[in-house]
Amino acid sequence: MMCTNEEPQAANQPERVPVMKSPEELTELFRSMGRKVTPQRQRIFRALQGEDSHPSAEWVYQVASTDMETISLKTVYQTLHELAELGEIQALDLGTGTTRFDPNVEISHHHLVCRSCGKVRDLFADFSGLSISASQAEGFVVGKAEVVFRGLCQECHEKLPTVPGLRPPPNSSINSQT
Amino acid sequence: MMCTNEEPQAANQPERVPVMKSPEELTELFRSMGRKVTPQRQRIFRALQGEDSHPSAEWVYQVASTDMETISLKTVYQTLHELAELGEIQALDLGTGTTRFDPNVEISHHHLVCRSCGKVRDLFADFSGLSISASQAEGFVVGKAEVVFRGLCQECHEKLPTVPGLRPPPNSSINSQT
DNA sequence: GACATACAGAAAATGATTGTTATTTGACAT
DNA sequence: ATGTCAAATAACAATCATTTTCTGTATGTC
Ligand SMILES: [Mn+2]
Ligand SMILES: [Mn+2]
Ligand SMILES: [Zn+2]
Ligand SMILES: [Zn+2]
Repeated sequence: MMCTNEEPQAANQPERVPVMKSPEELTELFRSMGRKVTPQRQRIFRALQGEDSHPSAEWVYQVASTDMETISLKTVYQTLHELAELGEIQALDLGTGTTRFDPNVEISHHHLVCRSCGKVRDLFADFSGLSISASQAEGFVVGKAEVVFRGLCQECHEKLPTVPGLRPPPNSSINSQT
Repeated sequence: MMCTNEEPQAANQPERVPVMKSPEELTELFRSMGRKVTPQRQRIFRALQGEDSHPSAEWVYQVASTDMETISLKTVYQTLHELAELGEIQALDLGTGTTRFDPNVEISHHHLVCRSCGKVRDLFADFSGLSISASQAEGFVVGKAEVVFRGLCQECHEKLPTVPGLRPPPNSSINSQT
């Protein structure tokens, strides 16, 4: 694997292509899979629509709670996991302390993670060329490679400009806006 | 960034180069930083020597406990965090459920993570060429790129050969052997 | 030896997530 | 409309890794 400092393939196309199924489509899918479609599930489906902030379960819960006071965090977790099982979203552990859920499951993409506020941004770059040699693998059967770029989002970079070596503040409550 | 399917630069050199400071060096360092060097700290220093299994705090505790019955898990956590603060080890969240500590902090390296047993292996490959364009970064100030290859270690691959889509078993107690 | 730290140990708090279970509710048939 | 029944829900307890707080004791450092 040889890497030179040029642009990744297919880097420029701002192809926010196949986001996620609509609440209607998800409803249909759930029913076809023998699952029931409840108001809370529909609310969760809606909350995920067009969301590219890689929300946590807690974030989804907060959003849904605003107009559905009774929904429980447990139900949110459960439904998110079901969506993940069905392949409609993916659960990501990006080292931010909480599992983040990504509606974008179709196209191969990677992530920029702010080490200060935990914000996650998509990076549509093709690193599919990444691989390791058999000698390096030494029996390890490799699936996919995940690339995480760690750094500071614009806001955090402006706030904490010249203070190096500081510990990132304990992830304050909900951190999943873009 | 252009990636072709050749070997990564500097992939073959089995350069397990700069591992971690010796217990003596760490002792000196701790003293120079105004910290005290206690037997339990020295025991922890020793436990980390030459360790490339990315142990968890619990693992270090178990090891140290064998010949120091009184050491407490709390002290292990504390000392590991101190070592991390001093930059002598790094704390990794690789999605295995527990924080893993890596004595290897010097050379840029990446990781193979077994999605079945949580085993972590070093991958000494130079992916430093990985970068993103300013247009992609959009204000995000990128630090380093981490590449995680997920797959199955040899043992797990032999055990669970044809069963796809199974959930990894809940991390059983200590999982940090290589 | 004096002094400042570090230690153990207990206990409890934490935060994310999951298990339990009695009750409710969708989906579908009567 | 009503009934049926498995699936879903809400409330609550529990788990797990980790941190925090406290307190009396032990031990490096000078
Ligand atoms: Mn994403
Ligand atoms: Mn490593
Ligand atoms: Zn930020
Ligand atoms: Zn394994």
